[in-house]
This record gives sequence, structure tokens and C-alpha cells, in this order.
Amino acid sequence: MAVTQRASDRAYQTLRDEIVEWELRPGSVLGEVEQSTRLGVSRTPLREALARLMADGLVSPQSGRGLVVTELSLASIREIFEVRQALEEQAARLAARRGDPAVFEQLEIEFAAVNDLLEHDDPARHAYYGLVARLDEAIDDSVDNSYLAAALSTLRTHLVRVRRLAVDDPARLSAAAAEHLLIVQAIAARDAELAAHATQVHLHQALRNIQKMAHLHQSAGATSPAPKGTP
Amino acid sequence: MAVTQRASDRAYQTLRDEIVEWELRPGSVLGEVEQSTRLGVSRTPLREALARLMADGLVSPQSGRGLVVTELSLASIREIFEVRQALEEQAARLAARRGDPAVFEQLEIEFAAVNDLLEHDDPARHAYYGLVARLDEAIDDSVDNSYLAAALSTLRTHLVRVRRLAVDDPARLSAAAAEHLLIVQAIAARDAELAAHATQVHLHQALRNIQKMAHLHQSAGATSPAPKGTP
DNA sequence: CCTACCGGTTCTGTATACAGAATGTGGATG
DNA sequence: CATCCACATTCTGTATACAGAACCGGTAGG
Repeated sequence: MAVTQRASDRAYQTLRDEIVEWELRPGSVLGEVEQSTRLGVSRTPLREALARLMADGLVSPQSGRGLVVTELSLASIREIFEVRQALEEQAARLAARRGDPAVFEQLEIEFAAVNDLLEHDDPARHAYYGLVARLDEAIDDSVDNSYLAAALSTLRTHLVRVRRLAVDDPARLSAAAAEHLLIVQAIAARDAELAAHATQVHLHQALRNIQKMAHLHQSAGATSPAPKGTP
Repeated sequence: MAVTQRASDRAYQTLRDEIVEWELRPGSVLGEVEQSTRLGVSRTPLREALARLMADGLVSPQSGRGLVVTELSLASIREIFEVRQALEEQAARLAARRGDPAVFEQLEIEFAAVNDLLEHDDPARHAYYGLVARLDEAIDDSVDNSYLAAALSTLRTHLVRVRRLAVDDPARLSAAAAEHLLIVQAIAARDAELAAHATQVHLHQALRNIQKMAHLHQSAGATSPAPKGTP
């Protein structure tokens, strides 16, 4: 493995993390020289990093010159979920057909016991989201489709950004775990259609929850201006 | 509009076209210096172009150093179609809900008369594929989802590459037009589920046709070595 | 007081130079 | 004759230098 990571990779990961974690707010202008000096790399690898971020849809070219961190409005979240519905339904369906039931039976046990996980003192819910990540990984492995995996990967980046928008309430997490459990059970039972439908149910509820939370906060999250380098 | 295109864009488009048109065969090694001199641009913009091609999945890093044009096996075509099923079904469904029926009624007329188009002397079927492209465009516009549009766009690049693999026979084109007609009718009638199902039917038949043709040619197409610059 | 033009400044896009790493080759040795 | 090591060549990754273009400010004119 690469002990020394490339400078462009470091710049990409750093910027991506900062955008996803909302340290770089939407609308922030990313100047090449500014960011290259800040991250301690030259402009060449930084440009490569910005190009990748643009391909991901995390930054977009502003009118004329300059790249800005893309907004994450409720409308764009809805768009993301429309793609997610399509891709994750297909992924669940194919995983049910091709996956090794043993793998998902193991995950089934863990999701059944997820309430113990949620009771632990874990503000960031690392254990829970780690389990979900392992489910995603198991599905990707089972599907064995690099194009689908790539599309889902970029999508998940956006979803982490959505997740950081507001902390999930425990009730929703518990419900989500139940929905995940059904998906896992369906895959383990090789019931492709049930896996597809259960995925639709989960995504519907997840989006609904986000919209509900956003409605509560209303003017709070989303698109506060807060520029960074304009004193 | 930009009168002067950027060098990196020119390099990207040129290389992409050459890969899609099978002038650069799968397995071809794309050295940076070699390609930069050939295309008459410096290494910096060429690297940017190669990065975009890698994001598209048209080239992939070879073991160690060097990028190679990706293979297009029957297996990978199947993978592409699995993603395509998911995304185009969703696109058709959403277009049926959101599109302007008038637009699709116009397309309906054109698809109904497509046999006239096919009788014209047009070896590359420009008129036909142009009509299909306009349908895709109308769907994208109606869906109004940038994430979905982006995913479909990269997918279509791969599909052009598949299409160039072998010339479609007239019978298949005629059948495909009938399938397209049903999709358009469903969208015009705002029947989302019929649009989704008709899309599935069309994609199933399209993939089946490709597999049939590949089976006929068997050893022909796909992965013949034929390197370009090794005299 | 508003508008249009002009200069300065900053930024992007491109080219090139340099360092490190990997690969392949040749010769020497077992 | 095979194998291993050392060297040379080539390639990638990075830094920097340069040119052109786009913005911003001020100033002069209507």
C-alpha cells in the first residue's frame, strides 16, 4: 500500500471532508492560490483535487471565475434521493439474487441487536453508522457491479453531507434500524422484490424525516451565507 | 459562448471520441508525454483530461504506472445495463409525472413516422439516433434533476461505445422505435408506471439484441489486441 | 448624479523544469 | 544456463514561471 499518499489525494480528501463536515459552507469560494497555500500543496495537484470535487458535484463553477461549494437545498436533497431510490433499489434487488445469505444472516443478527448499540454513549453514532456502512459494503460486494458501485459511492458522499445537517433523533434511528433489518432479512432470504420494496420504504421514510426536520428548523440550516475570507 | 475552448477540454473530447469510436482500442496504453505531443497540448491539461476520462470509467490505471483504455466485455455491458435499467426507469417515471405532454406528443408523431427515417440512405443512422437523443434530452429536461442527468450522461457515453461495437440491423431498429414510441406515449399520457415498464421492456430487448449479436460474432469484436504505436 | 471607460490587480490556464520512483536491461556470478 | 543485482532510462507527480483574461477601482465626461 502507498505509505506516501499523493499530494492531490490529500488535498482532495481534506477538501472533501471539510465540505461534507460543513466546515466549508455552501457558497464558499475556493480560490486556487488561497487553498493551495492553506493546504501546503502546489496549484497543480490542487487543481486536480478541485476537478474531482467538481465531478462529484460538491463544487461548481461560479459565474465567470472561481469555484464555489454547492448549495444543499431541500430541492437538491430530493434530487439526490430520486437517484438514490433508483440505484439502491436495484442494488438491493441484485444483492438478493447474488449475495451470500450467510453474510447477510450475520448482519441480520447485528441489526436485530442494534438497540443495544444505540444505548451506548456514542454521540456521533459511530457504531451504528459503521454497521450501516458494512451493510452498504456487503451489498456492493454482492452486486459486483463497478459502475453501480461508483455511482453509489459519489451519492453516499452527498448523503453524509446531508446527515451532518442535523443530528438524527433516537426514535428515527431506531425506526431506520428496523427498516434496515427488513432489507437484510429479504436479501438473506434471496427475496429480491421484497428487498427492493423494503429499500423503497426505508428511503421514503428517511427523506420524509429529513423534510420534517428541515421544516422544524426552517430558516436555520441550509444556506446561511457566512463567507470566510472577506474581512 | 467560449470562442476559444480550453486545451484540456479539447484533449478530453478528442480522447473521449477516439475511445468511443474504437480508434483507441481497449488495452491501449495512454502515456502522458506520448499523448500530449500527439494532441499538441502540454502535459498539464492532458493530465486533467485523463483524470476526467478516469472518472468516466473510460480509462483505468494499469498495474503500477500507465493508464489503459478499459475493456468493454459482455460482462461490463451487462453491468452498464443494470445501472441503466435503474436510472432510465426512474427518469421515465419522473418525466411522465413532470413533463409537458405537448413536447412528448410531438415526439410521438416523429417516432410514429420513424420508418420513413430508416428508409433514407443514412448508414450511420444519424437521423434516427438524433431523434433518440432528442427524446433523451426531453426526458432530462422534464425530470429536472441534475444528479440524475449527470449519471445518465456518463452512462450514455459508454452506450455510444457499445453501439459502435456493431451496426444495428434494420429489424432491431424498427422494433426499438416501436418500443420508444410506447415510452413516449406513456409519458405524454402521464402514465408513470407504464413509462417505467415500457422502459424496462426496451432495455431488456436492447441488451438481448447486443448479447445475440455478440454471440454471433463471438470471437470477433470485444478484445482484439491490435496495439497502435508498436511497429 | 449616473455612466462609461481605463488602468491596475488578481486569477485562471498553460507550459516547462525538476525530483523521485518504477521498470527493464545488461552483465556478472552461482 | 538461470538468477540476481546494479545501472540507466523513462515515466509520473509536483513545483514554478509566464501569458492572457476577467474583475475592481477610480476618474472623467455627459
